[in-house]
Amino acid sequence: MGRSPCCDKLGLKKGPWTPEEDQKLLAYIEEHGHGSWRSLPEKAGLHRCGKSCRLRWTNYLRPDIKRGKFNLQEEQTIIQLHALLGNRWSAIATHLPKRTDNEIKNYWNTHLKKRLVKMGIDPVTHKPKNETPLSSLGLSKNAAILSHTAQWESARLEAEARLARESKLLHLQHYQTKASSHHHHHHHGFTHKSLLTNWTTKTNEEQQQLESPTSTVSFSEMKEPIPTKIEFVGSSTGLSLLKEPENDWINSTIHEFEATQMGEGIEEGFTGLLLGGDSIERSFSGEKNETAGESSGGDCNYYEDSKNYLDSIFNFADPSPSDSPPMF
DNA sequence: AATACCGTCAACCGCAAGGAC
DNA sequence: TGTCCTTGCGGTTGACGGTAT
Repeated sequence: MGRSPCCDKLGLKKGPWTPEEDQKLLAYIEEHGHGSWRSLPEKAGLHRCGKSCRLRWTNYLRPDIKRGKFNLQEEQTIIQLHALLGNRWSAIATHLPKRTDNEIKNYWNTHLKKRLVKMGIDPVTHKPKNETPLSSLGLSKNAAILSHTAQWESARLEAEARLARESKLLHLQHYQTKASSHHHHHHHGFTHKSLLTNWTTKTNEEQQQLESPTSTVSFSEMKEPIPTKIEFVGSSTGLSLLKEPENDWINSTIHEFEATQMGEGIEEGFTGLLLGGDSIERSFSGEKNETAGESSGGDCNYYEDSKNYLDSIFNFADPSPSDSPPMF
């Protein structure tokens, strides 16, 4: 496993990018695509290393990036995905397609983590630091449900991340072929979100054959692996990539999706649930007006906030009445 | 007004995965 | 099969601006 030679010795520039450098990089990529990042700087006339160029492009210059303040839905999505995935920012970023992993990571570290701590919630485990007051709410049962669901969600998110990467690849190919001067980042005709919806549907149908996956998912409270027919490749950091048969299945799902033309705009399923549920809208009720200050309600609201936060998580994990079909 | 402190975020660093040869 | 190279990822740093003292 070799490592790229450090660009230091070449006397390449480091630090903040100038508008001129941005312009050079943008112009080059618009014209040629990025190709090999290593060779790009020289071709583009930049005294930077390829790594720096790639970072500048992916985190700042890319045209499909939404910048600025995160809205409430985005915050909730990040928190809930973090509860499931931990610090796997790139996977989380696939659910916020216009946000970069770097931006999400920064926002978590500077805003959300602190907010959770303030509410008395451990930002690592996403559990109340003092379980006693909340245990009376019957959360232990829900926590088990959450753990169980987390395994499924993690598996699905893995695949979604893969699909998103494929989508990005298609996007890059678009640049490289430079078919036209205008583009749309969903030009390939479907979104990974809607694709995932299809998967969710499929998973419902097949759940009787496929038990919950065994994984070393990084969800912190996962203690007892559940026997399964689906195999995952283990990794030290948690759940890793699906083995090939599963990829085949995903690919067939893609084809099926294309064939049936389920169409864009279907935003139900997991993502829709994250963004749409009333229970989720209720969460963080103490922060409806964010500019009013994070602790405007004072300490007495912490408990209520914690409860709302947990409600949103658990409703997300198990939104259906007991006699309804399982979510996955 | 000066400066110490704090929060934010762009950018860097080092590691690991995976492909090419 | 082993090595090299490229890319992606997550953790960390440091510059900068705002606020408190």
